[in-house]
Amino acid sequence: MTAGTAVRGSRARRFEPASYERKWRDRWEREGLYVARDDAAGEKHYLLTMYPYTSGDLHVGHWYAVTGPDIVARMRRMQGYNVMFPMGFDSFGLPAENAAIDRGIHPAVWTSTNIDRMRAQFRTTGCSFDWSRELASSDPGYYRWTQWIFLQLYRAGLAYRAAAAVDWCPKDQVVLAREQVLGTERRCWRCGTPVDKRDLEQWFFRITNYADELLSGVDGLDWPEPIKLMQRNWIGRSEGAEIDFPVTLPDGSNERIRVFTTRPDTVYGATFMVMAPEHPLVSVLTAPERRTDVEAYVSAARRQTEIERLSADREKSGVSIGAYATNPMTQEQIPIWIADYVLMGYGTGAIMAVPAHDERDYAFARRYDLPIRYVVLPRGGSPPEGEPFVQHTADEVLVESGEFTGMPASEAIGAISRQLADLGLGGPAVTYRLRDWLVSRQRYWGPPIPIVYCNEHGAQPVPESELPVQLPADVNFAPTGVSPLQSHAGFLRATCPVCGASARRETDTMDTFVDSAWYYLRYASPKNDTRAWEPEQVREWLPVDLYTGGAEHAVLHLLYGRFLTKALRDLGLLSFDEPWLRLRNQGQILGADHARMSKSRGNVQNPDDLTAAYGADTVRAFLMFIGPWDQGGPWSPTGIDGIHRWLGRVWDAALPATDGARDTPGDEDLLGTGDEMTRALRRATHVAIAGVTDDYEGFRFNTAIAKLMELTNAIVREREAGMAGSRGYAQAVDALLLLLAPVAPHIAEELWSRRGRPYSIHRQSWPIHDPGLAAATTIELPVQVDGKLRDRLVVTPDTPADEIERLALGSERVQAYLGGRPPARVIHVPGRLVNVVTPRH
RNA sequence: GGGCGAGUGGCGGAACGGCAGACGCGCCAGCCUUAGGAGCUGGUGUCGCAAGACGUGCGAGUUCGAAUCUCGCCUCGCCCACCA
Repeated sequence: MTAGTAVRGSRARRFEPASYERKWRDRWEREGLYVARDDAAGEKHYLLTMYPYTSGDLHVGHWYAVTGPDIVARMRRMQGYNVMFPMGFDSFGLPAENAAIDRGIHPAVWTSTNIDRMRAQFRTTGCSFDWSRELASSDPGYYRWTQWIFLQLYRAGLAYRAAAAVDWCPKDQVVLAREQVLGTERRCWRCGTPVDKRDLEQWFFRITNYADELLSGVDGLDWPEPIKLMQRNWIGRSEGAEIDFPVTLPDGSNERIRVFTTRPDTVYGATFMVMAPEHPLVSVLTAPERRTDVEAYVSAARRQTEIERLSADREKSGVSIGAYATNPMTQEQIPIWIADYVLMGYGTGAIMAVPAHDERDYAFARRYDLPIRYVVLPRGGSPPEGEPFVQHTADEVLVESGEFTGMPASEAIGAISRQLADLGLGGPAVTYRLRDWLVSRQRYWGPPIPIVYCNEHGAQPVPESELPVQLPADVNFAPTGVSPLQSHAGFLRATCPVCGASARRETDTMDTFVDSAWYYLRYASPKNDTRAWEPEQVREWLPVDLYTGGAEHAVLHLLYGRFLTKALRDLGLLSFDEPWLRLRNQGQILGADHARMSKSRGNVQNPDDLTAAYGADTVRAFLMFIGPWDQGGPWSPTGIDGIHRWLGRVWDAALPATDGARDTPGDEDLLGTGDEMTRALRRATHVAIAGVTDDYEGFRFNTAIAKLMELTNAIVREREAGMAGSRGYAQAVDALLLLLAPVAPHIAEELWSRRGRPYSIHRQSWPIHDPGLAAATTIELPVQVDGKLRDRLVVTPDTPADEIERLALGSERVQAYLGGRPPARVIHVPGRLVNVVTPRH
């Protein structure tokens, strides 16, 4: 503060956020106030919010997502933690490539322009990000290590290549991305030809190896329960048995078809068998006279999307292949069918159909007139009419099941599994819904998979010393439907690391989820160019103590990161099991039309106008005040004036008579014990300290702000009572500013400075709550009669229970309801209420 | 179809099984102003002049006491959607 500003008087004393917000942000940035230091004192606290996709502009949803964790980060620093709160950009992905195709802007240019704009916009939020650790996943200095991780997984057998079905245009002879297949007729976006499925070699990560640990590890995480449940369901563990059904091939040799079932107790009711159309034994087993029908069905099934195939209420369809398998328990010959309701990707790709005890098998059997045999029934019960018996109660027994007849179904599951195992025809088994992670993308804007193909030596990993495999800049983005890398001669040219012969480079790039599966590790040592992360710094900072982001990442991203952590741990590269110990989801801010914000809907809310009009603090506080942070809701600026008025009242209450003149007492004792406050103010202050701290920790920012408003109102009342010059008043204002600093960092700093307090408020200690000072001197106790409020008692907190009950019964209102009779009961919850129960009750 | 949430004033929303509606918006009245879409003060769940009665989607139940717990139903949202 110069003398000049003070002389100019009233104008400089007005509440005008624009006059100071930028000033403080620049100073915090210049002085590195939020730069996390490896060697700083205090317990480490790694707070991370999901890095955003580089879509272009920040909207209110970004502000909303980021302000919550910023409040917690700021409080943690003031509480003495050594906080790391980094930010970066998820900058690979399809929209960048589409911008190149549609508008001729190179993805790298589009991306870096957007990053620059978003970084500048993030700065206007006043968030305390450590920008010295910024990263972008499309930076070669980053994706080099994404490729390195791929190689580690490859060497460990956790990355492998296998055929997988992709959409294929038979006319253009190209692979299509999901969104390039249009309409329910599934036509190529370029030529309109109906697309086909084609099996192509693709790269996978073997996440299924970790299915069990990913499932059990969920239990120990401090995550929202719905997210944990979604992870469990996604992994989808099923216990049951695998059972082999012997078949004789046309050439006379013997083969077995293995099925998975959760109901081995129903094996005696398996009257036919269904295989997925893609099952490898289908073509071998199909009888010559059935071949035409079978091939037609298989190719029709291939054309459908998974979604169509699995869509609900669709009538079951299938064809018989004219072959038979042996039910291993009944020794019956049962017909084999193929049907698209059996999925190649789950279990073994074949099922034993038990129409009596499965809805789907039942529907299929009815349609194709296949036998239905009930083998499990309630004890003494009879088969239901016109429906399968799928219910699992405690008291069911097997019928028509050979030696197992009469056995309770719950026992039979284990008994039959064991007998099958003894016979060498299967046994107990566990299956997961989770599939391996397909990481190949036939796209340009992603990290190239570091593999080359040699005619002699096949697929070979690129030596680590040659990383990164750089994306070439000079590529043609004409919309051919093929990855531009496939037509780039210089990129394709490679040498075999084994023999040195010329080789062809892999043109697939990696899914962007691979980038985001490890970025939280990179922040610990973001500048390191000799390794992906520095073990010592990872040991210091990881795992992440608190992770925040949208619930839309409940399964994919959050599962991939957990998988990668475990895989890298097993390679000896990390020493912890879970990357994110505590997770909190923010709700989604919808457009004013209650729909998800999107450019195409035109309902995207850009907060720049609001920020210009009210300042960043008001926008932050408003967003945090509108409701529970994890709930979100439709956007409406209604009520932002109320927040602005509140900050204006804080301004008026905290502004000293003369700026920076230290004419308010208390500077040597910022909060003190509050001894000199009036009772009411002291109590209000300590109640606020306790409540606001607790609310911030629990992500209840809306109620925290309500409590800050209440403290403000108490302070204003004090001022109206003429206490503004007192030490107690100054102490209360200081406490308010300290509690406010995480939500509204600029105004807190400005007022702190004008009050002559030492820079920076964001480096001060967090106020300590004193329960003794928060306690009330008198309490008002509701008195109920039969649960209805009838009177109130005003007593001191230490009034003995019998005295309170005597007072309650003595109340005129209570006596009126009792009508002279003695009460049937008196319920006294100390400190809460007294409830008098009348006799008739 | 299955799973998980959520239904509270005109609005956003508060409320360890214990005073329903904190805090704010809006609205009403008053004050101050040449003026105000500024500021300040007070009021504001519904019905009622009042005493009072009734009130947390609907219906039951548990309890001295239920927005909160249990069961059934209705509505909305999200997730998974033929997973054997």
